[in-house]
Amino acid sequence: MLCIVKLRSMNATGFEAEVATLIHAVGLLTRRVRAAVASNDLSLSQTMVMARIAKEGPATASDLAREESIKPQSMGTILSELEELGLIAREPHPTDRRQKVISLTAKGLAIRRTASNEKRTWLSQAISQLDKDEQKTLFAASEILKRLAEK
Amino acid sequence: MLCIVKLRSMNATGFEAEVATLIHAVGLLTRRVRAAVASNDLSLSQTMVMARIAKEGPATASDLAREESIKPQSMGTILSELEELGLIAREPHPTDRRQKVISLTAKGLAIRRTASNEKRTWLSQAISQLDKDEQKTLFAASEILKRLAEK
DNA sequence: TATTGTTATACTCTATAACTATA
DNA sequence: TATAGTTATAGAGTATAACAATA
Repeated sequence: MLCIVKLRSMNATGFEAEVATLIHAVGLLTRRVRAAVASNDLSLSQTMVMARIAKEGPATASDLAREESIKPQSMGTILSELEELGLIAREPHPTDRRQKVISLTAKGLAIRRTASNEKRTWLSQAISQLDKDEQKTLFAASEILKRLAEK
Repeated sequence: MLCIVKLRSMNATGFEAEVATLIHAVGLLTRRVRAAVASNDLSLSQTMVMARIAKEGPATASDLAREESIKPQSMGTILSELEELGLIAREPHPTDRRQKVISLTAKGLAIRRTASNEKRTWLSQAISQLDKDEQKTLFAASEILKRLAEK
């Protein structure tokens, strides 16, 4: 009985260590990506929002905030910056005058293409140099990480 | 020939999309973890440093900065906060009087135990509810992510 | 001269609170 | 009253620059 308890405890500890390692790895990569993106003209948060709109089309600020897991006020700040840079447009919603529809401007689309080329120089390149198996693991993990973040 | 070019281009695009998804997932999880940790008394950066010292023992500020991929000045700020909270001690290096050795105080060790209990309530629990295969994928990805962050 | 650490300053990211306009 | 958005303020996270002490 004592043995079983001991084993359980060791497993739990190992598990916690794995979780801690995951948090650490995710934190480090975020720092790294943030620093890499900063060399462009846009911050990571701004880049993430631009990518979202480019990928899935126009949306309201509330929708974007929900999808990015930040508060609407925080999203508002990001959008104001992007608008000031001329990269997005806030247009009136067709039926609900409270809402505004966020879309990329022509300039925004152009910047997007440049930005994704920039990223290609670092993370994409680093990943492309990994084993195919490692790439597969990484992309499978993406989906799991996203699900965890939404819990 | 045209077909080959087209296929290549599609593959490249698919790859870039996977990379973008990974960045997004990592960013979201970092936000989520930061928010979860904030409900304790320590920030994520502070928690990460505490975990590092608890796990691998005392180190100098420069070493810690290097391992955490931030500038020594930024680490200095974090350490000052932790010192003010009474969680770490900066002691003189035995041979090099420029350096200081950072270690956890008794209070720091106690907090660490509490903090890791807190984390268990969210991320660890969420992960423990995943399939064994998914857990395996996740922990395998940790190691790859860490390697990428160091590139 | 190079390295370790500190202090000062600034920008990014996000949150809370208080407000306006519309539904 | 509830929802979408804005504005103001604050705290966390990190960087750069300038400096002091020691090697």
